[in-house]
Amino acid sequence: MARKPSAADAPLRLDNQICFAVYSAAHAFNRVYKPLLDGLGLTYPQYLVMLVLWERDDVPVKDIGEKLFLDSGTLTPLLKRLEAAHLVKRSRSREDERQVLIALTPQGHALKEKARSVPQSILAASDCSVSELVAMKDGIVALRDRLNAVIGE
Amino acid sequence: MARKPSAADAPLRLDNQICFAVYSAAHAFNRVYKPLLDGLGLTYPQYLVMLVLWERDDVPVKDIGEKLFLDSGTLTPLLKRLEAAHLVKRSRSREDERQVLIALTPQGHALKEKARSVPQSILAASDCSVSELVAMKDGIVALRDRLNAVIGE
DNA sequence: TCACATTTAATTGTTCGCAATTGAATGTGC
DNA sequence: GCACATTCAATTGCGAACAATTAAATGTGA
Repeated sequence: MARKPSAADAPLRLDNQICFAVYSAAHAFNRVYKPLLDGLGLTYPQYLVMLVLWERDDVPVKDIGEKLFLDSGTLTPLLKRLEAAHLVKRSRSREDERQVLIALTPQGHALKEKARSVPQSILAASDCSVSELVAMKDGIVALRDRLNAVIGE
Repeated sequence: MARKPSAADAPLRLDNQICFAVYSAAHAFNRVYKPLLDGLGLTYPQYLVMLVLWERDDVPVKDIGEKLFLDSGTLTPLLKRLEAAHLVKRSRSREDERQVLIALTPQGHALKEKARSVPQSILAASDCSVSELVAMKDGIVALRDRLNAVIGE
């Protein structure tokens, strides 16, 4: 029993699952990023937060969370570590005392220049044309947004 | 300064990064899976381990790790939790005492039947044709394998 | 104005994920 | 046969990720 591969089992086969493809690809990206980001003193989630801040500074925690799909339980300790590394400053908003505004320090701004080489290293590791990557990215983003729509009922 | 979007900044823009697409899609999948897997009493990584074992039983930890791209630091505690839930049994191999063999319990085998409805729920949430998903999955797997090849020098 | 709901971060506890180390078992070269 | 390297799992420590709760600030309706 359960010796010969059954057609009924096909949906449960690991190799047939797109979610495992995505899950394992995310880990593979992380492993490629690690040596690059070690040079910046950042982890990958911290790098994502810095990407957000390099686009726009002095934003509440919630805005960062909405862009990265992360909540305060993840971001609060992460931001405290970035503050301990002197890359950001956390301060209560004066208009709304509930909000904590995240601003880059001069070191945080400066790190952007060191980070410019990262994307092209990733592109090289992907060993893939830009147009292929863009097409794949657009497909994945569309899928992600449909999944997130389901979660929001 | 840094007010108007600069072309030089495009590679650092969050929305341009395929890795963030993959990262955020993985989280979105996790959130869709959660309510489904709660009914099975599994987390998503535990579900992946069960998928491996439903395909082939009585395998060393290392084999599971190779299929899922996870190491013993992740798998050992996870497998202990599955054992505490009476879904697997851990035992030292008699031929090679270094190996720990993982076997399904009757409950572990039985859970497979309850899991059969999961993939179609995910498919429904994806709101996408099977052929599109397969094409996307193949593209992501190929990318993942190229990334993993870079890591292995 | 005052009770009440909402918003926002922070906190707590559990589970992953991985690097680095440890220790035991096995394989090898001489 | 014996020193040595390799393999494998377990352990430790740190950083996510998230659910659930707490607490403070703000908004709203009667």
